[in-house]
Amino acid sequence: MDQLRETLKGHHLRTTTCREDVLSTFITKKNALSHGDLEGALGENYDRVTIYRTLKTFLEKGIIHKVLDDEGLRYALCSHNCSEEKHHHDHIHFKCSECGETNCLENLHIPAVQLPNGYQPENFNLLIQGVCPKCG
Amino acid sequence: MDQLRETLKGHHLRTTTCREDVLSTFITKKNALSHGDLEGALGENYDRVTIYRTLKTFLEKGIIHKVLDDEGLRYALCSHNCSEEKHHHDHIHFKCSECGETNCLENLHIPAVQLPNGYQPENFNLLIQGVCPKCG
DNA sequence: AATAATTGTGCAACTTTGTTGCAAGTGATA
DNA sequence: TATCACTTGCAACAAAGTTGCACAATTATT
Ligand SMILES: [Mn+2]
Ligand SMILES: [Mn+2]
Ligand SMILES: [Zn+2]
Ligand SMILES: [Zn+2]
Repeated sequence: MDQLRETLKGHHLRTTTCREDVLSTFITKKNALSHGDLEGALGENYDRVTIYRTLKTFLEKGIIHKVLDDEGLRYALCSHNCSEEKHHHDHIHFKCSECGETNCLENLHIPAVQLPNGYQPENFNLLIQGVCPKCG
Repeated sequence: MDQLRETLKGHHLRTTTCREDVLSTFITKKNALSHGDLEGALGENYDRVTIYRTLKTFLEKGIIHKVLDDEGLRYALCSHNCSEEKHHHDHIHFKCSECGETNCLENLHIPAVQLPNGYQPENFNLLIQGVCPKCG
């Protein structure tokens, strides 16, 4: 895939097979992935530590974003072009209690909230848990 | 405190000093606490494992609820009377990037969201990060 | 009040998850 | 192809969470 190299280059990252494989895994499985998921998928090829560092790098560069969860952090691709400077998201995440998958609902964004005086909001994370269409 | 015993009894739990102390810690510090926070506050009196088990018990009984976070789960008191059966929350959580505190905004509830067909929502978690009034 | 049944605690041992330093390997550039 | 900065694997470590079991504390029963 040359698309992968493009993405990495676009974020000023060297092309390495680990980064290509991690990125590719995010693209093919389209749901949010934990470090453990990636270790399961690629752990025979790469060291655990390298996967941790790849995730950290991707986070910093705006290739992926964190997805909150009540039983362990996950990560998902940033669909719009995030960067090191601007790393903004306001879409909803849905976690299915049946299949366990967590997905970005990219085109559903978090409704505005009127906070009390003095609160300066910067970041919003909404996780909805329930049953997804596949499992319903 | 007899209030503590009342609460425990009300949830069909035996009164022990660990449970009283954990509950009391949640009441006095009014923000969301991690296991580590409690270990810091009470760790000389009780074993780490006991604190884990106390949190698990409190969760199951509806005394506390989970608070999502991007760097580790926290817990906070259920203000309205949750129980083993009905354990419902729809209020917003705010995490301050300055002081690090996470608090329940009990009277701000999460706005309704119109999900696409097929999604059956059951639980909502909204974490807003930013600067709190104290630190602003 | 004494005893029995039940539940909670501490300890030890273990697993899982995440971090750090460093030497060797690799990719971009000239 | 030579150079240099960056990336990787490995080892060692630290932090977080789990499990089994003997003993302690609490509650129920007599
Ligand atoms: Mn997302
Ligand atoms: Mn809360
Ligand atoms: Zn599902
Ligand atoms: Zn603050």
